[in-house]
Amino acid sequence: MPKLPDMLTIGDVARRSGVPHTALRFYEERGLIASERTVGNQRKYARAVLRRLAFIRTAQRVGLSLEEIRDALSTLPEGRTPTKADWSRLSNVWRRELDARIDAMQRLRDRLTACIGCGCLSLKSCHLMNKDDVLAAMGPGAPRLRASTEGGIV
Amino acid sequence: MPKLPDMLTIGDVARRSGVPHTALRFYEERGLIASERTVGNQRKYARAVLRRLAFIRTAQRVGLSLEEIRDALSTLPEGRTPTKADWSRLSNVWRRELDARIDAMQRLRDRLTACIGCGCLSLKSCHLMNKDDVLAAMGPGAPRLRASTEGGIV
DNA sequence: GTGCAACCTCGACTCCACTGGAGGTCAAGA
DNA sequence: TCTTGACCTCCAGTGGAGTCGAGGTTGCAC
Repeated sequence: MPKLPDMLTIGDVARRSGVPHTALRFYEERGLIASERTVGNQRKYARAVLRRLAFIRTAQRVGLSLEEIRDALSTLPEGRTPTKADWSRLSNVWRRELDARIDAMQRLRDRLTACIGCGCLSLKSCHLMNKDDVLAAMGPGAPRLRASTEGGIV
Repeated sequence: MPKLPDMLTIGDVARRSGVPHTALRFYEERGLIASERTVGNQRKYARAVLRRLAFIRTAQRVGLSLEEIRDALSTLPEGRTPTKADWSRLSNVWRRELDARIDAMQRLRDRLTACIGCGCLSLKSCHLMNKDDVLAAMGPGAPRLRASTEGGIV
């Protein structure tokens, strides 16, 4: 069984994508990528996996968890690698997510700046301490999980 | 032994600061806060701990790890609770940190936006894939640790 | 046919910031 | 004095995103 020219070994994929082979197996286990196997049980990847990995890493940088990314990818019919249209749709979602995070950070920064002069840091009065800040996403504990269930400092 | 009016129990501190008592013990173990003990070995906190906690939680929201926060606090002579001047100095550092993160996010968003039309996501050419982005702080793995040692996608 | 790198699985370990439970003690009010 | 709730220590567990090592196979070049 000759090696198909467009199939990559896990080592190839790791080298080309910069994603460690351990992570590649981990992603497969988590259902983010897929592979075929040789008769000898070794993984063979279609080249499209590189694009998929780029997609995954970019989404991570936007702040999405692997689970969210997997969900996003699974909205593509039959686990397709994203086409231009899919990418456009998903990246619009990400952009909104990023926008929200940027907003939250800017609010925090502005409050911080406003507080530099006062040195207050009082729990009652300083509005840096208010809990309405979406930036709980970067707060204590498991960041992404808590974001929705907790409001930061109370 | 009468309860000193300005000493707080762990329950008081938890209620007033919104920080769970489990976290308070954890912070103490990590050297971020301190307490005295009663004859019966129960913790007694000076009121200043509330300010210190506010400081800690705010720093967390800026994205600092507990270790970084502890280091920042330890630059204060003899573990003082921050004065206005200290707070001003430290919060300026945080603001720069925040500014950098906001910048990185904005760059990422702009790249994302630029890519929406192209659908490329090619490892070689798409500059969303370039590794010079400080936002690795929000990337894979243990976010804060990796930020300095890794460059994101390679 | 041998040598060796690259691959396989499985389970255990990492880090960070905590949380929870078990089993026991302390403090304060009735 | 009793009861109750707040507190104590110690240890184990959580979750996300992996990493590492042991022990065993595959594949390819010479």
